[in-house]
Amino acid sequence: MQVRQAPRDRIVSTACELFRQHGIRGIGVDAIAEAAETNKMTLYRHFGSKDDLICEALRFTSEKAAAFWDQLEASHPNDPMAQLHSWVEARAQCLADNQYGCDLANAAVELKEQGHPAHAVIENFKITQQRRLEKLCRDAGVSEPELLSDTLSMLMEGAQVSKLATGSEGPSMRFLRACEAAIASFRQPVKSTAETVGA
Amino acid sequence: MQVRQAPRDRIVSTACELFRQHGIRGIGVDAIAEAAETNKMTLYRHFGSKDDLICEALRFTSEKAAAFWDQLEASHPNDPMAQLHSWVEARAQCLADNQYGCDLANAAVELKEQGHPAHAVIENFKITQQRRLEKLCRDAGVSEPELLSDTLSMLMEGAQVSKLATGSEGPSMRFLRACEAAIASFRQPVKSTAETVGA
DNA sequence: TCGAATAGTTACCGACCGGTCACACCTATG
DNA sequence: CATAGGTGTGACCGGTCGGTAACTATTCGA
Repeated sequence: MQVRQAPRDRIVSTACELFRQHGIRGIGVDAIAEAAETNKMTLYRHFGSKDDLICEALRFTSEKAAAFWDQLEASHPNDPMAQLHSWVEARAQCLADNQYGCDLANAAVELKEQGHPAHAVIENFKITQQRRLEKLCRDAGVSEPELLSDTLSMLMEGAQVSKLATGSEGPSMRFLRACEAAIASFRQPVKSTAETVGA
Repeated sequence: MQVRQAPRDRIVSTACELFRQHGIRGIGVDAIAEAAETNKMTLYRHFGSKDDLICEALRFTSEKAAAFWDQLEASHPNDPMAQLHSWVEARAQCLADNQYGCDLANAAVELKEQGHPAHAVIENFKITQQRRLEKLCRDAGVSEPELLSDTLSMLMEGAQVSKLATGSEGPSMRFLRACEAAIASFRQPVKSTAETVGA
């Protein structure tokens, strides 16, 4: 007999799910509470407002992403280039599995009101991801780590919204190949003749 | 003395602007009508519903984009590679000017309800853009036109949402360089020794 | 066993949403 | 001058939104 999660946890994970499916503005607190098998009053006892809940849900999602990075590093210890390829594959898999894109990025698109507390959560999450990716590129010894990591970041974000806009037959179909081509074009000559190629 | 635009045109262009600023779900028909210096009744006489207006606004935006392509071709006639570079520069400029990203892509993120009439407009627009870009890549004689055009598409979409999520100091900062690097890596050896490079 | 904290229930609030009504207005054309 | 079609006005509809009040039921540790 499994112990039921606490109401607060049920609310957060349910909110994540419903925000993803319907958009943040597309679902009401009442529906979230009901889907979490609780009620609006309990929801408001744990979260002062819907905006609070939004932030908490985004934080919850971003924590799951942090775990993914630890797992990535553990899978190929001391081999950053292998980790980089593994990152690309994982993102491609995530792209294939998930039809809603990145919750954090979607929230950034949806919440236009500047000063919204969620923006800090989103920015913090995205910057963390970018920094870890850049470190990976740097450790992998590619020629222009910042440029490659930004390229991969943009390809990833672009693949997600592209899939939303034009479906899985659009540009996102070639996400993996595009990433691999980008990595290849920045790869340093391995160990022979340590001459750098200009232009 | 300039003649005032017809109410219908005022409504469409105002709706475009307000949808961009506040999001489609973030603005009401009443506010749109008022900002267009007319009223809700007139709005509903021209557009049967808010969804109709959304579609019309998106169509309006996408028509302006079509004009951009014609202008692009005229600026460098019979020089597809120059047009391609010009496309990148124009997108980079647009990225710098516009803080709201692509209206069509944002609408795709925001409108999750499948079957929404706007999805057809969005898909049609995005596919048209992708086809024109692909043709440009093909005419420019790069080695893998589909892969390059999809790469550029993803970089563009990714740059827009990336700017929304992490501001102009994020990955979008290197959008232009990333595009140029991608183009360079697919460029064919110009005219000497017409041998194709494998691998 | 008692008491305090947490959770559930119902009803309610004011605001706003998309959408419609009846009616007055204006202007252009016959 | 008359008439007709597009426009403006304000009130109104049912529904939903985020958020709260008052009260009851449950749980659980001291």
